[in-house]
Amino acid sequence: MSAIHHHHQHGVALHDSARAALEAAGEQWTDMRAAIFAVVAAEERPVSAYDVADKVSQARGKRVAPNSVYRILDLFVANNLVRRIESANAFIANSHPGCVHDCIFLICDSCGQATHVDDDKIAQNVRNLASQTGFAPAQPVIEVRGTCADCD
Amino acid sequence: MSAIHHHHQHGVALHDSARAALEAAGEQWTDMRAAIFAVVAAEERPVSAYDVADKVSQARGKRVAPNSVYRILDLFVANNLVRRIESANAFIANSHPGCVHDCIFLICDSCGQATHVDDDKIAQNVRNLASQTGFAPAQPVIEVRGTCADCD
DNA sequence: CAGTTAAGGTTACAACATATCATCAACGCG
DNA sequence: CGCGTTGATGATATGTTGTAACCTTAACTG
Repeated sequence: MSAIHHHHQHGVALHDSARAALEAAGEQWTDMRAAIFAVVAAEERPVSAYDVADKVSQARGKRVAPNSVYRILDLFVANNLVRRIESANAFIANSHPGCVHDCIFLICDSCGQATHVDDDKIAQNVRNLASQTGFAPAQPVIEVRGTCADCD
Repeated sequence: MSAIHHHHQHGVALHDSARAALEAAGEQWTDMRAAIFAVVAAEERPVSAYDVADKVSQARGKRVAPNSVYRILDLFVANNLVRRIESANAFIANSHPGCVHDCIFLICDSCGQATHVDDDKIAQNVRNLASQTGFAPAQPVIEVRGTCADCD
């Protein structure tokens, strides 16, 4: 069982469901948070916290420190609105917040684009493998570096 | 098919096979490289390049710059003597250089210990999943964050 | 010996991440 | 109302991770 989720549902819809998910968790959807989410969601590539800081600074016409960006990105990650790409030290919007998976990302070393796929069977196998050794899995990190179809 | 490799084969043996693997690739096994490999191999946990720099500096009684350490670690990674743990920005010795796998690491968030397991079937599934979408996988990154049996 | 190459040294800097303390607005409540 | 509390953000500093550019040295080769 393998489901591929192509990104780029419409920006507005994504924004709304992100907001709903955050509020459902008892958190506020502030202007600052909306601005940061908008920047991350506008990109198909993982963006670094510093890139976000720069873009949000521009958008708001005043400097936003990396500090503040990290705080909010961490909140987003904790609530599954945004995923961290470990192998890139960067962040990408979750195209379907509210729906929790162990995500698998395909990251193109040439153009930087990240594709989000899910395969619950693989993820479960990874968790099981860990459990077999007495290890309690909290968060599998499954990322594939390589070359995307466009860059071939 | 699932094989678990416990670490801590004897230091000397590991050192020898690492040296053999590097020389087989046409690279030199210098004092500096031996020193760096020794530091990494002495640890059961992933070590940061800066930690390595500090320890090698001590061991040699003179400062070794991170720069030099990165150069050599990169060489080791390229030749499979050492693996990079992406989710920890750190490095760990490969307990069986020469034998190439897509590695799976279980990293304890409590004590930092990393256990290296391999499951070629899972790794192959991940590669296949990527290929199905037209993505050419170069290097799967499969790491599981969680809690080890000792820290439970 | 001159020319070339590979290894490592030195310095500087860029990119990523966190710590600490201050400010401010919103809210609850005596 | 005024006061204390809480949550969000700002400001500043610092810590950690990673690279770039250029130089020196040793070894090998013609």
